[in-house]
Amino acid sequence: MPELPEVETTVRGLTGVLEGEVLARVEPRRADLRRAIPVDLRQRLTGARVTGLSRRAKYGLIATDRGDTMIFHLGMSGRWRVDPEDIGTHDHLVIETGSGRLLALNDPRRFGSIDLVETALVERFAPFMALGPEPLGEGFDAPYLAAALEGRVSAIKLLLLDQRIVAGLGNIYVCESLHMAGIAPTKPGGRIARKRLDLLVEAIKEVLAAAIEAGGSTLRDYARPDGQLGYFFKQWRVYGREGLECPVCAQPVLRRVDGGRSTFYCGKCQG
DNA sequence: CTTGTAACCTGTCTGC
DNA sequence: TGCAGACAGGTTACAA
Repeated sequence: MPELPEVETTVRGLTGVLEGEVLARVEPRRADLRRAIPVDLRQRLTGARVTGLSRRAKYGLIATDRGDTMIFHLGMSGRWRVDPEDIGTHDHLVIETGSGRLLALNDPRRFGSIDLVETALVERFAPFMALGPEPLGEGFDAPYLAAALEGRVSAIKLLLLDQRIVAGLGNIYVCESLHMAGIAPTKPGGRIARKRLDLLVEAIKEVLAAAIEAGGSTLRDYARPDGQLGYFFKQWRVYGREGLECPVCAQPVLRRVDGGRSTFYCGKCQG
């Protein structure tokens, strides 16, 4: 489930386990995920103390007192298991803290990544260089978005998934935001009226904030030792709800495919 | 520069 | 029960 709110939830959860702790054991279980895991990861992190955790877009950052920061991305299927009873096939990185807590980065599809960069150079970490502003930050507002979309003819749905325009949205929250703002997913980005852009920016911030808020209650399940997810509260208005009633107008939610990915929307509210 | 498509992987669910 | 096909929260390489 890793879009911005899920990564934020994950980072907050990991903070409780890792902050201030020594990394007593750092054990990569394979050489690569999406890309190679740094060969010196174990050597550089073992014995280091975690000084802080943070998030940038969909990346989680774990900084240490040795001047290194580990940066992870959960891809499509990644999650951290906390105090797992045993280590399985898809646990690609295992960490044990000085207090004896156990963490396992589990990612069946291996679309995620693990990098290690000098903390002082984090801003120059290649994948960060092209990222747009944080959607919850002050740099993301209607004037910015208007400028970023100017002249673009692609569907707004696809443009919002472009991390260079705004960093952290994924398929779920793009669908949800467009529904809340009443914008058709196929609308060319550059042809959205300024008033609608105001609504869109507001919707994005609102949806993400609400999801993070709910993430607090999700964390227990998300990071449960037994790895079971279960009991997911789906507060989605349209995502994954094809054929069900639009919560606003009761028309059936529609699904279409854009860029190879499902788009859920209401034909009436987002006409 | 923009745009569109395929590819990377494994697991799960549906329908025959 | 088996099996094929569709689909899944993301990113990136490449062609046009």
